Formats: sequence, C-alpha cells, structure tokens
Amino acid sequence: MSGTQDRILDSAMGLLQSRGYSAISYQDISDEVGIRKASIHYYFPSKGDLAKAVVHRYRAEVQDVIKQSEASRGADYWGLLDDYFHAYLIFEEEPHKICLCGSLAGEYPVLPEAVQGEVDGFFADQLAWILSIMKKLQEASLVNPEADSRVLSGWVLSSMQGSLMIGRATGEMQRVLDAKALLIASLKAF
Amino acid sequence: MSGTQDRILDSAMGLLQSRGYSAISYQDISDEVGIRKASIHYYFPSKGDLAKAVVHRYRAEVQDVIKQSEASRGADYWGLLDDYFHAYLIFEEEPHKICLCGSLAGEYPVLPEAVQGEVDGFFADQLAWILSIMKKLQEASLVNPEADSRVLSGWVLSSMQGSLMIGRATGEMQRVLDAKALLIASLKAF
DNA sequence: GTCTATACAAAGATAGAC
DNA sequence: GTCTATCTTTGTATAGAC
Repeated sequence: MSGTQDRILDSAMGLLQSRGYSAISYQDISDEVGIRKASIHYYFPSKGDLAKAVVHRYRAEVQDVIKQSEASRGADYWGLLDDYFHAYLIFEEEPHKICLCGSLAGEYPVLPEAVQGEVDGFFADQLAWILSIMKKLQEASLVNPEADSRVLSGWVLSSMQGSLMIGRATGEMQRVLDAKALLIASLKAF
Repeated sequence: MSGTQDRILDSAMGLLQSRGYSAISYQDISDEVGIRKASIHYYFPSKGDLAKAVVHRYRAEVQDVIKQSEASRGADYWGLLDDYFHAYLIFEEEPHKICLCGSLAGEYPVLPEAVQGEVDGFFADQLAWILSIMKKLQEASLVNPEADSRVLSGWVLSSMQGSLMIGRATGEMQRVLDAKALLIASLKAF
C-alpha cells in the first residue's frame, strides 16, 4: 500500500496551503512525489479534479479530529472550543502554511466550480459545528444567551482564518494565539 | 497627464483584488485597458514591478483616506475607528473584490520580494494606525487600559481581513458588518 | 508611446508504448 | 500504473518598426 494517490494528495495539499491554487502545477507535484506529470493525470485528469479531491479529503480529516475531540471532551464546551482553536495553532510549526481552505478562499473567484463547492462545504461544516457549540454554551449560560449565535460563530471563523493569513504575512504567527485568547475573553465578557 | 499608466494601475488593482497575483496576466490587463501587452511592459517591465506599483499607490490612497478622517473627526476616537471600519464595508458593493493586500496575503509566499515588501508596509501602516487609536482610547479610559494595545490592534486587523475573505467565499458579505459590530462591542466590554 | 512580431518557457492535457 | 513523447495554449518578456 505505498499509495501513490495518497502521496499525490499529500504533496498537493502542502503546496496548496503554502502557494495557493494558481501558482502550483503538475510539475511541482511531480518533483515532490518522484513521478512524471502524466502519471498524475492518470489519477486526477484535471487540476480541478485534484484540488477538489484534496479539499474533500481535508474536510473528512477535520471532521475526524472534531469527532475525536467530542469523544474525549464530552459536555466540556469550553474544552471543545479549545481543541478547535488548537487546530489553528499547529501552523506555528510550519509558518508558510495556512488552513487549506483559507489559502483557497484567497483565490475563490478563480477556482473551478467543483473546488469552490468543496471550499463552501468546508466553511459550512465549520460554521455548523461552531454554531452547535455556541448554542450549548448559551444554553448553559456560559455565553450570553441574548447574543446572536450565528453571528458569533461566523466571527470566530473569520477571526481565526484572518489571524492565520495576517500572521503568515507579518511573520508573527503568535497572532493566532492572540486571536484565540481574545475571542474566548470576548465570548465570556458579552 | 500620462493617463495610460493610471489606467493600467486601475485595471491591475481590480484584477488583483478579485483574482490575486498568480492568476492574472498582462493579457487580462491588455483586454481591459485596450492596449497591447507590450505597451504595458513599457511602463512596468516585469509583473512584479507592476504589482509593487499597484500596492504602493494603494498604500498612499489608504493613508489619504485616513488623513481625511483624522481631519474631520478630531479627537472622536470611536468615530475614527468607525471610519476605519467603513473602508471595509465598501466591498459589499463589489462582492468579488476584497482588500488588495488581503488578496495578496493569500499568496504571500509566491509574491516577488518587492511585492512582499509593499504588502508588509501596508500591514505595518495599518497596525501602527490602529495602535495609535487604541492607545488614545485607553488614555481616555474608553477601552480598558490594562489590555495589551498591540495585541488588540492585530486582532482588529485580522478579524476584518478574515471577515472579508470568508464573507466573499460564503457569499455573505454582511459578515464584515458583523465583525465590526462585535469588535466594537468587545473593545467596550473588556 | 504604441504597435507587430517573436522568442522562450511553462502550463494543462492526451496518445500510445511498455 | 508509469513512462516518453507531443500537442496546444498561455504567459512573461524583448526587439525593433512606426
């Protein structure tokens, strides 16, 4: 099970996270994986197919991490949110990479429709999950129940994605940690 | 009145805001401006030169808007911040565009060094200005003086840039307005 | 200053041998 | 499945005429 297909997906994902969609080529992946361009087309006929598959797999991976967090945290809603934020903090180790879909969102209008669809799906997944946690926090009066939970959830996502992007550009990835701390403080203060 | 140069910059700026750096070409600009590709090279020998010039002009324009705001708002610090946020809200009218430097930051690692430098400069301008307002708000005890003003400033920038990016991808640009309202509420609540 | 023409490289993609 | 070979288009960039 050497999994050429997976190695292609791995390589493509890393390149998409650091360079985005338009700036990467079959040649880049070919160089990393050690196969010829044409062989990549065997697995993924078009560049859009490849990017779509990468995002699709990424979505599943992220959902998996969330399921694991839910299994271990139970009804500890702040803990769940903490795990969620933790997923953003890992980029401090690879400061040229950001969230796959954050990277792709920067070029959203030029993405093939099928890729846009997967990116949409990723953000929908994220927003739905954050919203579910937010509602729990409100039910438990840990967050002000008067606040609009949908708006709060969108803000959490935007803030974290923005901090990744700005953190990378300014070379100060601790902005991600700052955003996490300020978001939690805000949610408690409202 | 060399007009042409400005029309090239105008076109390039719009294209960069909607499609990013890698996905645009001299041909795209040529089509919009109505001159030949080679004529663009006369003004801007390389693509990097062009993008650098676009960001440089953008920085000056934004600084100008800020100066005007300062002239009319005086010591009304919340009003100054309101004007600042207003600059992000204009993208609701052109929902495929985002802040020029937000768009470029998404591809930061592949930008020519000279362009990275201008993008860095833009974010430094922004952070310095927000920080100056934050300090004034704290001096006037309108924002908790205990809070770290540098961290707060970075968060404001990240949050607004992120809301633009996520707003465009999800087709819900009112996220920008939401972010503004929540940031202001947070600053007052700390 | 703007054009035509062109050089040169890289991209996405396909055909067909092995 | 992976390769070589090739096609076609596009992109950046330059030379030189007008």
